[in-house]
Amino acid sequence: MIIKIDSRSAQPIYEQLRDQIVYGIANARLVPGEPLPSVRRLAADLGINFHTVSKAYALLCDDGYIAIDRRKGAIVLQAEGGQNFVPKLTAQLEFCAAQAVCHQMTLDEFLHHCRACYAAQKGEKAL
Amino acid sequence: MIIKIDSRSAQPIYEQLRDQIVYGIANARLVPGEPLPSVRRLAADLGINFHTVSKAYALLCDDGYIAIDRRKGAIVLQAEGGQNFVPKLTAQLEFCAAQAVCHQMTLDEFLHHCRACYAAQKGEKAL
Amino acid sequence: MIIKIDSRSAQPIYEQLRDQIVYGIANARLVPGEPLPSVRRLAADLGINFHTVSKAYALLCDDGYIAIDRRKGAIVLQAEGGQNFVPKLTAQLEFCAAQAVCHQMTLDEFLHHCRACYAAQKGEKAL
Amino acid sequence: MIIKIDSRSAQPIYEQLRDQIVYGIANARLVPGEPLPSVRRLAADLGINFHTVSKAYALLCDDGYIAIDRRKGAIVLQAEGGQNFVPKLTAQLEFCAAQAVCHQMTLDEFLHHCRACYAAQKGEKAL
DNA sequence: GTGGTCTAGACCACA
DNA sequence: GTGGTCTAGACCACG
Repeated sequence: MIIKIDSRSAQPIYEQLRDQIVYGIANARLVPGEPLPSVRRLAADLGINFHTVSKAYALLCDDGYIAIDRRKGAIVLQAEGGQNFVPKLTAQLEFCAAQAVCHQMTLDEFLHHCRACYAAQKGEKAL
Repeated sequence: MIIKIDSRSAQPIYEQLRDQIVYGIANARLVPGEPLPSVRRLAADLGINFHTVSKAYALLCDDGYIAIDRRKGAIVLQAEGGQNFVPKLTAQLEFCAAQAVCHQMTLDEFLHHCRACYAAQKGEKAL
Repeated sequence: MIIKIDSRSAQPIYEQLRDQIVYGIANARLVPGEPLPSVRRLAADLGINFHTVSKAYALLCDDGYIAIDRRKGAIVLQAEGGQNFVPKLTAQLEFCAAQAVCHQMTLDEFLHHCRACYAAQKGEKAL
Repeated sequence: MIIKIDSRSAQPIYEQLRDQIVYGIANARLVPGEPLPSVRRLAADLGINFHTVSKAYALLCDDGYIAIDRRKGAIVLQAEGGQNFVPKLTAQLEFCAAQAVCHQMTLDEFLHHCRACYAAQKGEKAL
């Protein structure tokens, strides 16, 4: 799986990394049980500091996307609907919805975008 | 309209402010044409520095939510579907969708959440 | 002659006023000898403070575009190539040129724009 | 590259800074890929506050002249003909042209000045 | 060491 | 009285 980092982005590199790994899991380029590269290996590949990779892995670990094993390194998990997943997602969606409402987007238009985004991630055709 | 700032949050104060004003516009507690408090006034009310408020207003201005009027101060605008609004929104929704997919959420479940969030912002009942 | 003021612009109102009067003289909607409205009259028409109009007139007077007579009010002059007109114009053109060069604009392209802008002001067809 | 700030000018320092950097890029004293001094370094060199430099850099970043790179600091970009570059330039040129017309300058004279300014920036001989 | 955030306070331009 | 500019200094996030 290819990861692209934009060091000019306003978004911190560790967040970019986390996001891309989440995207990778979503569209099955990364599957549960699969090992992730070691912190130092990935850092070297991307030309970034290994602390940065470490921070990204820690975030993913906190949210249940991966497990970090001292011996086996990081492996992808089957994410469970963890304790605070739905509230977190809802907060993000509410802000999206608020922006949509401000821009006069109707419910149907909004749902259309939501559906398209879901399909894009799932890698399937929108129904 | 009541604005709450959490100075202990990791999210910058000026972003919290911007978000809350966007929420306020979405659910019509702030209506187009309405003037916002002056930067110094709002800063005093919130117990923060006026530069911080000014930065929030600048962000809102850039995104077309408000206008800084030389004579009337900041006023709420009817946000137009500005040049890069849809791409921005899509990026946010895609990350939401990716997280949902990772957590085995089906399209219907995801859309259910989206619908609920839209209704919550619009201040109407979900259909 | 119709003057439009945008109080939401970042540009001060008195500069907008001055600019529009210069445009008016350039394309002959205002001709030498013609009287301008009184400061208070124009301020009332535009719904702005008369100090603002006064400042705009002062700028125009400094640059030789108008004369302010205590009795007759402001009248349009035939602008002479005053002492510091060319240097002022050159400074502005140099900054334009610098931006053009930065954006890879060739000399021909730049001159094409210059010619078009001149023609637009003169109200004639570009040669 | 030498930068001179006139703290007594009516023009804000951050704009003076921005302008001089644009001039520097135009005449190749600053080349794409080249790193700019850090905000604090340049501020110290110029004897001004680093916030002021930061604002200048932010403006340049918005207009595509430089990029703020998380790892390398600010670096000069090859400015692309961004979305609103031509309209911005045209507005400036139109005001120049209007002033020229007011002062009886002919099209040929005007273009002569434009050509000279372009050549001065490009650092080449006028044709 | 870099830029970003926040605070505090002074001064000015604008209207 | 409004926002904009500039300064000064502290603290933090990032890499």
